[in-house]
Amino acid sequence: MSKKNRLGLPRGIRDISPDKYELYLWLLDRFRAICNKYNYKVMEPATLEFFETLSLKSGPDIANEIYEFKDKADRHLGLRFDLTVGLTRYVTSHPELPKPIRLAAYSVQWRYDEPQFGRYRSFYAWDIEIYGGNEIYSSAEVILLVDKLLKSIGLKHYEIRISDRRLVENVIKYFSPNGNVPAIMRALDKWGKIDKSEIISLINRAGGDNIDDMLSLLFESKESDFLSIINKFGGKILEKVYAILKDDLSVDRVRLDPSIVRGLDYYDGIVFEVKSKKGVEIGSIVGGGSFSKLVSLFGGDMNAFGAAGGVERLLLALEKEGVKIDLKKPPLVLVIPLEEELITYSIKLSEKLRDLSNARIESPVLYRSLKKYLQYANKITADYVIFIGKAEASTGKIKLRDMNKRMEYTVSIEEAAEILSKEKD
RNA sequence: GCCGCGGUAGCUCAGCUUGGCAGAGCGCUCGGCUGUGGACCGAGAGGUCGAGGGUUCAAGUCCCUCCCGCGGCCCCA
Repeated sequence: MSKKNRLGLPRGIRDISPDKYELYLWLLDRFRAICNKYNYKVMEPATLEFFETLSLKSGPDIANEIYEFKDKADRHLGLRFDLTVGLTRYVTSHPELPKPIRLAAYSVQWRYDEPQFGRYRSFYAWDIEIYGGNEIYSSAEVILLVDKLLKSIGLKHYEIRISDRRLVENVIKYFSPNGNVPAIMRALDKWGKIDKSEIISLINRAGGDNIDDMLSLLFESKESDFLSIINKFGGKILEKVYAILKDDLSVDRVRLDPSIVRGLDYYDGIVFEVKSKKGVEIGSIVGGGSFSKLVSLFGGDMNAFGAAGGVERLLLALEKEGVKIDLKKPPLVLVIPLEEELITYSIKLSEKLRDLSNARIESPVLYRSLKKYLQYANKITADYVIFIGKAEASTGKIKLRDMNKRMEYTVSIEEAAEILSKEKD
């Protein structure tokens, strides 16, 4: 602590402290459990790709939004900005894989954005994909799985909103045959986020016509009317997916919402988003959809449907809802030698206790006063300490102190192990 | 890439308006006598005031550039 040693980090990049990382691992455990149940294989796609591969998703403009650079051999590379591209490259370069292919990933990715609330330049995401299924059933399964995941981590206030880009596109073309479809879509995507009048002026600028009629059809119809209207615009697939989720699988969180178009690029069919109703300001916590076109850009020919979500945002949403995350850990024990010569004996004894119980045990790596050791025990919130003095070493018994109850027991190692194996309350 | 607000001890911050000796609380280390802890009491260590440049007799304080943080836009997780 004597010398100043202040090393910075690049913008938007940070350490994840042990406390925080425990939450990431807890979420990973939940995610893996669900993946196992539905037999999605978890893998780690490549972190670094050729820029050309990454730009297949969104065009060369993606360069502004990602980490992209030349390596020493002048190769144009980029850090992955999502997990889907890597998984899709993996699948299309392994045509021998039996279909349908269910894959998942949980890892870090990078984006060259300005950092702001809930957003960093490197962040964790989870991702699941089905390749080679039928769009209707794949989307129903993926959305079901998303619902299960959110339920299993204790999230309560969320809505799954689904739509179909083809349907929305047809509606736009019907009302505005000469309009700029992507621009109008982007405007529709803002429904509920900005004023209706601003949306209208955005659509106006994109050459849209009959704007009021279009908006009221998309956003102000009753659900029953809406279902009959969408058939006219090619909404059969959406209707079917909705029915499976709602009626057959009882996913009651699902809603039809044509403002969900997932902005731009590679989605081309059913799309969906999950929003936390208690944390609108962190945007959507899960997004996904059908992306067969991306697969074909990679040289494959099959439907693909997936979902992905930001780990940080999901944890923020849980925090916002006040969900208590139970990290259930066995008791923490600190073994304290009362004489310097007893350190080795203490280490040996710690090892024995680790074999006999499931407790977390810290053995000594230095000698210091008993007072210091007890203060340290408080700081690491040890549940128990074990004193090893001359008397204990000679009898083979140990003195176990319950730090909360301030009680001490002189017991055999086996008896101590039994006490320590009880769940912490 | 653009806009706003910040950056002073390990942490949270005061000092900046109006230039004049570097501060507080918490934390840390040591001690309150040697096999019993948290709140107590005493002492101490710890700072190129984010970095570089400029103005000035003199800059933490005023000016410029850059970096980093927190937010907003764009885009998105």
